[in-house]
Amino acid sequence: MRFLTIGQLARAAGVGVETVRFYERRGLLAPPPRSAAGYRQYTDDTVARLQFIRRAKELGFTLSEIQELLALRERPTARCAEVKSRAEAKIASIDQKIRDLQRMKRSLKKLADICPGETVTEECPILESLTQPSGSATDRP
Amino acid sequence: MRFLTIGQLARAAGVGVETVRFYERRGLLAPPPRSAAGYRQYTDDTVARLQFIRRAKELGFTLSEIQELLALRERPTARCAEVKSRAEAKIASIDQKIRDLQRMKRSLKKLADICPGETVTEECPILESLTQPSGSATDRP
DNA sequence: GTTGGCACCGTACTATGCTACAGGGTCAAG
DNA sequence: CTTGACCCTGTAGCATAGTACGGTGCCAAC
Repeated sequence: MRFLTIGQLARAAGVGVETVRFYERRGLLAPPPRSAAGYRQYTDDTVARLQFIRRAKELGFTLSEIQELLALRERPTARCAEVKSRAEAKIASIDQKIRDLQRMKRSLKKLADICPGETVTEECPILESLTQPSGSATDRP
Repeated sequence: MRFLTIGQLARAAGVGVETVRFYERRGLLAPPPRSAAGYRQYTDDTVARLQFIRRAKELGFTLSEIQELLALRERPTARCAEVKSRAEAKIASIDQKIRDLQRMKRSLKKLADICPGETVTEECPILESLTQPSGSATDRP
């Protein structure tokens, strides 16, 4: 079994060296064995683990959540339903974020649509709406 | 003209005292005049300004962007089109965020749908997909 | 005249996920 | 045997938007 240095590991996984050390501090990666000189010695397992982290991050999981997923993966008796329910919780929280953003977008769009963009800021309907108590074009349907 | 203390201002605007001082440090609020004892003396203008900030935040503007909007509001000769284009840029960036979240959601949903939730984590399709090189159920349509 | 509630300042801390040093040691090539 | 690329540690900084704290001063009411 050949070992990888931290730099080789990082390149293989497509992350930065500092990121690897950061993940170790955060507990996402176990402290690897060290060479006589104190160099970290990684195996290919860690490349896979880093890729797992990268992909889970792309799906919107936070590092803490990924840590939980990794822990579940390491307990082979853990129920898959646990993983599924985490995925579903994440879907729900993504849905909530989407709804929040859509609400913001609708409000902003209303403001942008009523603004002719041709006057000075003193009469700009967008600024007026932000200035007035509880936005005429924003909150009320 | 009666003055408001920082606490009265904060209550009137629905924010915390520390937030008001933070906004002053950040440059969103001008340093107000002080009493003999060094107490900040605010007027109702600042209540309105804080409410402007609050509403703009609800629309998704960052404090830096709000600072720019406030500056535009204070230059009465500034073109309203400036404000409108900032609103439209914000709409575009919200749209981008929504698209990113929808992509995440689709990928997650695919994984959750193929996972029966009845096996142990060793065979969990979600974990497998995160483990495998470039997710079978995630990236490819 | 003392007590409670505010106000002041500066700094540090929260969470998130890195990124960037400084000041060393190690290793392989030339 | 020196050069350069890499590795080590620990600490500090980025951006965002606050929140908390410690120590002190002010003011109004009782």
